[in-house]
Amino acid sequence: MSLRHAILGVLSAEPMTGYDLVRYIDESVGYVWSASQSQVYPELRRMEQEGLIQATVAQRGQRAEKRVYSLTPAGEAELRRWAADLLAYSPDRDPLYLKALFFDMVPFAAAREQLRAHIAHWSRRLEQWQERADLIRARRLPLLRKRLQQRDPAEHEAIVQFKAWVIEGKVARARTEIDWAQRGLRLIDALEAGRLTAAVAEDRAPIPRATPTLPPHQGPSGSEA
Amino acid sequence: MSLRHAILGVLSAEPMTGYDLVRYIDESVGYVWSASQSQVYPELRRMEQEGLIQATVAQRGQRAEKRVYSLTPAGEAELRRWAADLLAYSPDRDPLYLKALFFDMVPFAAAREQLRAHIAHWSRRLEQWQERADLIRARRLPLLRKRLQQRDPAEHEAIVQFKAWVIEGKVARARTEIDWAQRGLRLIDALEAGRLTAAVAEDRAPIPRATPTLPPHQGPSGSEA
DNA sequence: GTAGTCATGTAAGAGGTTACATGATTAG
DNA sequence: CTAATCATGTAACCTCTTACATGACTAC
Repeated sequence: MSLRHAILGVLSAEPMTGYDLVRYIDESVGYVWSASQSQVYPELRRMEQEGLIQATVAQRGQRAEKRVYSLTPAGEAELRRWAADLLAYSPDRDPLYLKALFFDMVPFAAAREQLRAHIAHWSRRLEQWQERADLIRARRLPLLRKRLQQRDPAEHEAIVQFKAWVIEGKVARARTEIDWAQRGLRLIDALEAGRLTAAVAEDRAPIPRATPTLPPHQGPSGSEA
Repeated sequence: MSLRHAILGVLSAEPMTGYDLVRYIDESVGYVWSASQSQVYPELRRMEQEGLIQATVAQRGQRAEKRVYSLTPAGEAELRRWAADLLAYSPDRDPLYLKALFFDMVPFAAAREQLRAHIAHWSRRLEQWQERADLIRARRLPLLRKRLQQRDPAEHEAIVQFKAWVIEGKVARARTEIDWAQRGLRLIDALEAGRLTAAVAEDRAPIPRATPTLPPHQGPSGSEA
């Protein structure tokens, strides 16, 4: 049940409507926990009923209303409790790695295409996250500023450092994924050239612990580091 | 819908019962895609109805029966089709990273405990995966051997190399997670000692792109690399 | 006989996705 | 007046988890 804690986390910076919440989740916490609009509204109602948040109904224009949610003391307590609670790990499930296990059953071209898409995907994330980490350290994000305003200045450094460290963890993850995909491309090159069939057959006896030496990646597969 | 492809993947090595399948998923594909027993049986029935697999009812003992499932040609085609199909990426969702975003709200001790658990968790995985990668390269796994037996020897190298590469990708992931957690522990040490409050405040102007230099981790937090 | 393993299921519920649905407000 | 944005929801469906349930077989 992390959705509600993502919501509590955003609302702990500043009260806002469900609509704003969805947008902020998308562009702040969403880097780490995303949620769809159709999930958020019902969850807000449940949380309100349970006393974790409260809504102030505000007018907008002549006829319409909107509900601005803020944390109750119970909500803040729940956020702290959850953050300090030891996490139970759930089973690994990675569709791309599963797919890659069976790359021997597909044409080289298909495997290459998939890996280039993987590199593209994680490169985009890498840039977004890197930029975001910089913005956090520079304290340039509106929501972060709001958060700092209502916290003791003595805590500011910890707040900024923890958040930057988390996002930089995601940056590292992105680099690992890109690395892996590039090693995959080199492996495909080697297999296609028939270089491995002979090479590895020779020194089968001493089990290589790491990836066997592969020539640098080049040629039609592109996407070098 | 990756569960059925994980199942197809295992059955493509060797026909087996649902019971065996659950065990093999747990210890082979499960390193990358896990599935619970209560998921597998109904899915097998559905796949049988759709003609992807077929069951041979075999006796066991006097009264009991068991259903041994094997791939149909349609099942193998589906496995190949899926493996070659470009993957759509789903949103990021990582409960620990979400939690870590709010470590400024918990006692240092609680954050440390969580990070040590993280290191322990991924260290275990690291060892398991490393060992598994070695076994794959040495071709010592029973199921892998069965798989190789029914494939053209010219394909053997590709089969082994792809699988080893995938697992080594997981090894790299584990290292990244451990690294990140260790940087977190050092960050906590620094925050606790009050070293960062002063240090970072001084050079706020030039935005540091990477993690600021931190002293090597030591003291009560343990768990050094 | 009895404990552990082999073997196959069902049911309730949590959490998430996609699609549908509606209407007011505001900027041009 | 019209398009984009603000704002709030519902419904069907899929996947996975947890727990319950049953019973035969095998080794001791």
